[in-house]
Amino acid sequence: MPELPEVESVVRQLAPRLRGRRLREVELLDPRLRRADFRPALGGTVERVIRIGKQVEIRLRETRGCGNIRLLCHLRMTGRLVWLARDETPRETRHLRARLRFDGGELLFIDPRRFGTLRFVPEGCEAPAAGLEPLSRACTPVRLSGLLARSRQELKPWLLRQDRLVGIGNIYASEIAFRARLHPRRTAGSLRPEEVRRLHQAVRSVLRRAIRFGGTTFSDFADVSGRSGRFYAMLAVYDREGRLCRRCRTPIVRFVQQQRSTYCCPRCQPLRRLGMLVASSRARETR
DNA sequence: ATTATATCCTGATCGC
DNA sequence: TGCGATCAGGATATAA
Repeated sequence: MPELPEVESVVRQLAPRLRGRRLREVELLDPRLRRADFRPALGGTVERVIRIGKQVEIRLRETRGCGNIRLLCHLRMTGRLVWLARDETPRETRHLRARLRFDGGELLFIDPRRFGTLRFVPEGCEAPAAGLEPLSRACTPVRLSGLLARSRQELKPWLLRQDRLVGIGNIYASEIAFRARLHPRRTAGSLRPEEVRRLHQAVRSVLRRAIRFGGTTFSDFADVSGRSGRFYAMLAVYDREGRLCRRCRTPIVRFVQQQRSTYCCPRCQPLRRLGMLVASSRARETR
């Protein structure tokens, strides 16, 4: 479910509700989460809530001299963070995996499939290097070109790699390839400068637009207050197999790459350059 | 070194 | 209606 735009939407809603609140109690209900050592975080005050790749980071300022603590939550496939103000009752407590009680309310971590993670990381214990933030200033066409260089991976699987660009998942990978008018099976390292520019533009515009619409609800994404994202209706190719391309009316096709669905418009996203198609059909005619 | 596959889970949906 | 098979938006460890 949650890719960069969905996590960004969650973070934007969570930040004003959490900022300045003090963490009072943590209850881990899923044994898979029990390894998280939250004790140093207790009593800490929320300084800021930001997104890092697909993760939510809640930074707590520590009061007992233990240093600041970063609470990192990865929602994976089905995780949700739900803010519950004091006196509000949760509408859905099934699959509740953790509750974090703050002054004035609590944060519920709900995750049916239990792939999600919660970690309490002392500031300074930095994670290993991750990929580039696609919406940051550092993400330029030149930088993207460098990341793509020499990769023999197919473009769409390449877009899913979190060690290159962070935040792109299966839905937006297809959407981005369509927007860039690049076939998902193109070899990532084979893009010409003009195509890299289109990809760069597509990555940023698709993600920004999805954020504007509050993310995509596929089956079970919901934001902090339980509302669903409005980007689903805007999808150009994802989950639209057999429906007509919004741009050229050709039926959208679905195929599988690395065991995951890929959607594209075979006409807007030709695998070979148009000139080559013309050339090969001419060759056929002359034969 | 890169890239592909199996795996962690549960719930929803599909075909019989 | 019931039942098993299949699929789902992520990421990592292991294999090729």
